[in-house]
Amino acid sequence: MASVEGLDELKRGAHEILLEEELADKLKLGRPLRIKAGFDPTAPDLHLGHTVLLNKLRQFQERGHEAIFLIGDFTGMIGDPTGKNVTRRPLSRDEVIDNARTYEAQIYKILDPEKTLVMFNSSWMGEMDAADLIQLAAKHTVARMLERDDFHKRYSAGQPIAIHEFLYPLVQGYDSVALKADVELGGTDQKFNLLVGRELQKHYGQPPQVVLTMPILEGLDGVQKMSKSLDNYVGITEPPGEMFGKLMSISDALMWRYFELLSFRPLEEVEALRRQVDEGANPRDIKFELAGEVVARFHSPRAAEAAREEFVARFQKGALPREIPEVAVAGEGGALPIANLLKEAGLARSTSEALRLIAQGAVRMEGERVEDRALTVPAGDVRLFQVGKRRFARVRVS
RNA sequence: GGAGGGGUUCCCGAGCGGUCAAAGGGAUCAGACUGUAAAUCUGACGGCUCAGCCUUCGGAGGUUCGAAUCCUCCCCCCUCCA
Repeated sequence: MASVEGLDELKRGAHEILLEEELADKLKLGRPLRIKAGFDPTAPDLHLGHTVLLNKLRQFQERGHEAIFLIGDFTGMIGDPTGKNVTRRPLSRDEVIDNARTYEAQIYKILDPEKTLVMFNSSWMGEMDAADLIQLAAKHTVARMLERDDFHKRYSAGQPIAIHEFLYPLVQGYDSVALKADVELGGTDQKFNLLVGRELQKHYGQPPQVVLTMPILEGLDGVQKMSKSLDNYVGITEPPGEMFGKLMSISDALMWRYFELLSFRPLEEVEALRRQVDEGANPRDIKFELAGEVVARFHSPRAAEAAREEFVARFQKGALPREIPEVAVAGEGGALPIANLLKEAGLARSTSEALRLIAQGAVRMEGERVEDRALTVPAGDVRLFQVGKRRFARVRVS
């Protein structure tokens, strides 16, 4: 098995491969394999967590295989079962296309457009009539469905499961049939659905797909999964400085996780970096490498270099950021109390918060800590303000 | 259709007539420490014309000197029975 070239890199970071022997065999077929990965049609704003799967797709592409980027616009109506028994409004044609474009604008930072097929499962599911759907539903049993962990839990806890929720795994599985997928990638939470794909393929006389699950990437906090709602994410369209800074703020332990799942460096190289740290190198410097690589991928090597220089200047040498936004604030014709100024300039959410920040010593004007909450700034003045470590603005009172 | 449980500040979750802008935890923000690490410690955490005032506890009324807490009606969520 180890004789199959590149298998080790393909296994990198993977949570589980079912079945590894089958993957090895398929790789030996000598033809490009069809690698499927499904995506939600509604969330085209990608962050690094989403790229874990894309990176794996890319690895397959690099070995000559074909990536199928499947947009689940039909399954989107069902919504992957979460216990909320609602059916979602189907997205309009235009919305789907819009979202697909947004996806494409982002995923080709990672994937090779030449070897990527973007598809929509509505294109075959939309053709099905009720009879077809019944045929499909006949291919699986309730008992098998209830094996799915969350169904099982809900069922035994006496919580409701709506019938349509059973359709989600079936449809997703049928997608594999329609696409003749050789391999399907998904998050660990997708395991059940991916396995249904295998079953259905067998029913339809196809060789079953190999299932490869990738772990869910931890967010910047290192504990919870990376997600926008938890605000522990790095968006792939964020500006270079933002991206760089966020990556530098992760813990040393998490850094290795990110290297494994986000870096394109070969495993041996990552191992070498790890040895350097073991031998006394400052982990911060290694983290620079990670942050630089990621910024370069989504922006450019030049942007990465600039972000790094800026970071060093600001946080190691205490310089001001290179670009400080200028904000004009209406002074009502007279002197403006500082709390109002901070609120109006967007440096604080409310005057109450501004006053709190002053009390906590977080506010600096022209480099000097502001102690007096009653301080006013006369109309016509321009002053440099800093709130906390990161918020800066040059504020003009008009 | 019937029975029961529940809706509290960003989230979870206490409170059950005054001492409640509302315990505790999480998230967040700030300060200290530092590698802007992480961890830790300290503090803050509705709004405002800020030592005072105003608006919050699903919604609308009511009782009371006083209500998140009691009453009435309504809305929403959940479970069980049919």
